[in-house]
Amino acid sequence: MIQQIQKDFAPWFDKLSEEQLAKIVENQVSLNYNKGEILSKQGGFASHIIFLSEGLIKIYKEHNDKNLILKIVKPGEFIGLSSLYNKGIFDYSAASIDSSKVYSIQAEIVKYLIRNNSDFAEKIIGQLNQNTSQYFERIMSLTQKQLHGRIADAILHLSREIYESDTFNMLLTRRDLADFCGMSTESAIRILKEFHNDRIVNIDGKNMHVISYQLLERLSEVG
Amino acid sequence: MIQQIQKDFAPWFDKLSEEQLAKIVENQVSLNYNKGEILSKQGGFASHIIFLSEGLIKIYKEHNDKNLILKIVKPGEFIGLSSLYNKGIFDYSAASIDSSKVYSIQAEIVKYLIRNNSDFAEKIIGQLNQNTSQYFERIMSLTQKQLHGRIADAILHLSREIYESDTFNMLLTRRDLADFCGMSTESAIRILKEFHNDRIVNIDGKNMHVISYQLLERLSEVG
DNA sequence: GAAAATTTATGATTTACCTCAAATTTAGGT
DNA sequence: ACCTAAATTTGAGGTAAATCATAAATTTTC
Repeated sequence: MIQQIQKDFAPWFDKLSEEQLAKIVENQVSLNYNKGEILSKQGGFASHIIFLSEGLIKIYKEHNDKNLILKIVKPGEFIGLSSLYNKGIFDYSAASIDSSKVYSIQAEIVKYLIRNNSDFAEKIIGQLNQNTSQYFERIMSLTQKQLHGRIADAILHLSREIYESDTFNMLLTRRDLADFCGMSTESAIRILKEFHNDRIVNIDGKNMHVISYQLLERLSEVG
Repeated sequence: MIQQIQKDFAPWFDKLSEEQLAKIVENQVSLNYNKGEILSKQGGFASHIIFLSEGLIKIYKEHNDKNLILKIVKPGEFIGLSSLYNKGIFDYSAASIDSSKVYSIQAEIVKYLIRNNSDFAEKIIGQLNQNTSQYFERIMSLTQKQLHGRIADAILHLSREIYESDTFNMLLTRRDLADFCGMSTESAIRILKEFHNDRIVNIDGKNMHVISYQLLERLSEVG
């Protein structure tokens, strides 16, 4: 068990002391979530930080029925860091889009580590800033590009950042994809079909195969 | 001079040692920018962190001629923090929208402070997370609301967060406002006029007076 | 394993917003 | 103070994308 934790967290704690490791082990619980289950609700207390060990999580905001998926989190990343030293409230919801395994760590422990392990603090800042860069990309995609460009961006993101393969089972429903691209479900479906017909990607249900990254990038570029 | 720096930075360095203060003073330059001047360009090396002492700065992204203003920075905030431990490249441009006074500090010094002053590290994480919350709000406004809601959000933000008054000279051009709301200049103008006619705000050129926060909030809510 | 619910799909209609165009006002430079 | 450039304003027309409606396919539930 301790070995598993050590392994999962390895990239985050180069210089973790015995004492610090013990603190983590003692103040953490391991949880499993099924597809569709909610890990945290927008507005809830952010007393814990979640570390995703296996699976896939969507981070989303709710607004008048409609959802917007802010980020798709893959294993090795923390969820809820942005609540640290902030309002102590989650400003987004998180739900599992695949069966997932997580460690839930008390926020106080993460703060303790930040204070007592500058290496960890630097890495946390690094992840926060990487997320911010990603959010900037998303803002540009969502606000400056039209439907084709947005879907192209989403497929590129899924292929390169999330699944790291040109062929993947995307798990996201059409509705999720639409929520990720800030468009109606019908539009998402229509454009996926167009991309399929134009031989840019090959789509069979949720299975997706990227045929031409070049065309996707072109679409992303022109918006 | 040192006293001015100490005063400007006071909220960031509760527990700043003599040595640390000296390091800042030695590795900083004070700069003045006129309205319209560019402080940093998207894609440039992020070797410095900027601290805004006086004035107002817009942070924006360029994409196919059009700009999107990500954030308006007011005195007391850092610019460029999101490049730390990241790519070392600014992923946005910054320009002065009023005559501004800034300190430009070497990024290495800021990193040194993060490593050696956990109090400072925590405050930096706090600011980064506050920014992130703000970006989430912006993403929701820009992607889920229509023009009226977005302009309402912008006015509320300017009034409450930036100028902290119901009456202010907004400095932003109509085009800036449109770039902040992700819409065409014409649309921004039309909606400002509507708000004026409907006695929600009183607008005379760049002078703005909020008449009804309630109506603005209603517009923000319904989108 | 049938029923219910959700997801996917496609076509027709509506609309919010952009683009274009042209006039007027304001700001900047010498 | 004048000239030029930039910003603001208003109207008309076009269109990208949402919404609505309805059906088929898939998944979930008991």
